[in-house]
Amino acid sequence: MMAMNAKQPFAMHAALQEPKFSSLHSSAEAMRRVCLPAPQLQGNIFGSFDESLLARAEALAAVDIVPHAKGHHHPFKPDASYHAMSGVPCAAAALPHPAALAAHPHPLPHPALDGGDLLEHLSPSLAVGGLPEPPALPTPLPPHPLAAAGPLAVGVGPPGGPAPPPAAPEAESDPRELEAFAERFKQRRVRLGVTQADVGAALAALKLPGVGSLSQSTICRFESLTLSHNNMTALRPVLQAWLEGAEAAHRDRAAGPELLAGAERKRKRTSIAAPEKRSLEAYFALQPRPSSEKIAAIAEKLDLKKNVVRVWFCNQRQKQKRMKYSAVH
DNA sequence: ATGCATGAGTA
DNA sequence: ACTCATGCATA
Repeated sequence: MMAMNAKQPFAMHAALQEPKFSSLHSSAEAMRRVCLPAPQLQGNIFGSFDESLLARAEALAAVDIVPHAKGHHHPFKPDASYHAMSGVPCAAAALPHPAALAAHPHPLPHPALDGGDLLEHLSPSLAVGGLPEPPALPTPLPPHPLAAAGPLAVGVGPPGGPAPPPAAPEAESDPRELEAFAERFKQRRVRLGVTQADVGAALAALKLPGVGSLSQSTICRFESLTLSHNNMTALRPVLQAWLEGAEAAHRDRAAGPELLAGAERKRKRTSIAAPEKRSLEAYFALQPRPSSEKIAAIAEKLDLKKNVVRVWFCNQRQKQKRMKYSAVH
């Protein structure tokens, strides 16, 4: 009885993430990447913190490195993270994750700009002299000859009177279009009185090939455009299909109540304290992709687990690629 | 709505 | 070890 939980996200839409997309988005993604070569530029994306954080980073580094500076002995909380089962995901569940969507080659080992000053001191044994990072590659990004076909064959056209608003069979990867759809989607979803969580669960009922259920988080992020352009593009047809079906069912008064999920609280979320977080942001502004050694150094200085720091950097990088803040406009 | 995390697929 | 899509837990 405790072998399995109630929630079984059988979402094996690996088919949905076929490499056919990769060619499509690779061009857009590539452009984006090329536009964000220097950490300094990236810092601007966040707009309001580069200066203060840089200052903070220097100050912090100075403090950490030269602890005998002033009489600053504050009761730092040694451990900013509370974890119940770190590293222990789900012993029983193998989690059939769908994640796939073939990535694309994106060479771009960032220039030799490096927060050396800070980290050189943190790890004097390996930061000085030879930077582990290669200088720079001539990012070979020729125009992609591959043509992008329709992302999904979502055959959910209204039987009889097909009149989809966006009716754009041709690849409309226009951020504008997605933005518009996302807003319309939310508007109509609310009008139907359906929650984000409901939508996510209802997707499974659509029984579209390779499409399982999604979480409230993902639906929310779709509506708020806080997903990668690629992800948005892949999800649009699916959500559009649900929307049309839901509205039809609403008219016919023949909706099928097949929701409700069990609840099981367990995992505890790590929480990085504000001071530590500010330091991480400062480091990130200088070097978004620190080496493993540097991550370890930072982790030690901030008294955080290395893995927590590593994941934090990964997540920051992902944020940069979100539609909302993407430079592609 | 968002922070921290997992896991498949890649390089 | 990274990227990317996605999710649980939480503010």
